[in-house]
Amino acid sequence: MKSRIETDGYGRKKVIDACMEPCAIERGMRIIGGKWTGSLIYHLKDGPVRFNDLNRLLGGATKKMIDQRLKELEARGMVLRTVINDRPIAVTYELTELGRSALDILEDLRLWSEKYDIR
Amino acid sequence: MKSRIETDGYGRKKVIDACMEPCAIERGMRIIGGKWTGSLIYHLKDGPVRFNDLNRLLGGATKKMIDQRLKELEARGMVLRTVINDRPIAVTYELTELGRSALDILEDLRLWSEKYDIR
DNA sequence: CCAACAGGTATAAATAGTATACCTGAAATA
DNA sequence: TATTTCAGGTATACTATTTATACCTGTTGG
Repeated sequence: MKSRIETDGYGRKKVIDACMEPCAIERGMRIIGGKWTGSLIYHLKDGPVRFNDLNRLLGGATKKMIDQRLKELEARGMVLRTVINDRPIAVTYELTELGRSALDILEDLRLWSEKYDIR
Repeated sequence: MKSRIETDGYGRKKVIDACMEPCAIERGMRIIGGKWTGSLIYHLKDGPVRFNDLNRLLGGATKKMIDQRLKELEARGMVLRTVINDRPIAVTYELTELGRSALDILEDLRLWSEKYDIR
């Protein structure tokens, strides 16, 4: 059942079958469109990064936000968390294949933002 | 001044020049990544749509949200609002060129969501 | 007349994000 | 030795955004 629109003689359009649950765009946005999520993924593109480094790279997001987003992404299998050292504790985060699969979209978004000088 | 990361002998990475303001990804996300914004733009891809039809197409977003998002997009020059009739009032919203320029990203996002079955 | 639709607005409640401070343990600095 | 700094977070309180619900003015259809 696809939602569609019909047009009357006045150029007015009417919906025929509205999608009653979030469509693919909305579902996708809720993953990579959360505040700071896209940036987070993008900053992991070149390999593992440590927690506090992500915090600095995103300058503006709080640790709590970084932490929360990383946990969400980990739970979705987009990011892998690895403890590389106890004493002193050291943790890295890196993209999984699924995480990498979102990079093209983010790269296009970056180019779009720059091209149209989005502020 | 580009932010970059240096690696030490343990595979740990350190940030060299953190970007202190939202980077392009983040700026872009704040436009098309707002809740319902992407869907809204996407549903305008085939031409003008009326307010209440958008409301139905997005089933789940409230009129207030639709209204607010449309005003944001209008203010950014991504959407054009046209009163096509007084008595009875009729209004349509359509994408401007700038609005259209975001469609490719949204289409890729839709394909990504579907391919990886994002819920 | 009455209900339904158009395009919204008002109010309150729930959810999301921010600012700030703090914790444990190790190591570098004074 | 004492203090500060860093690691990787957590706790608390506050602000902003989003949601749910109801309502408004005016027009049309039954």
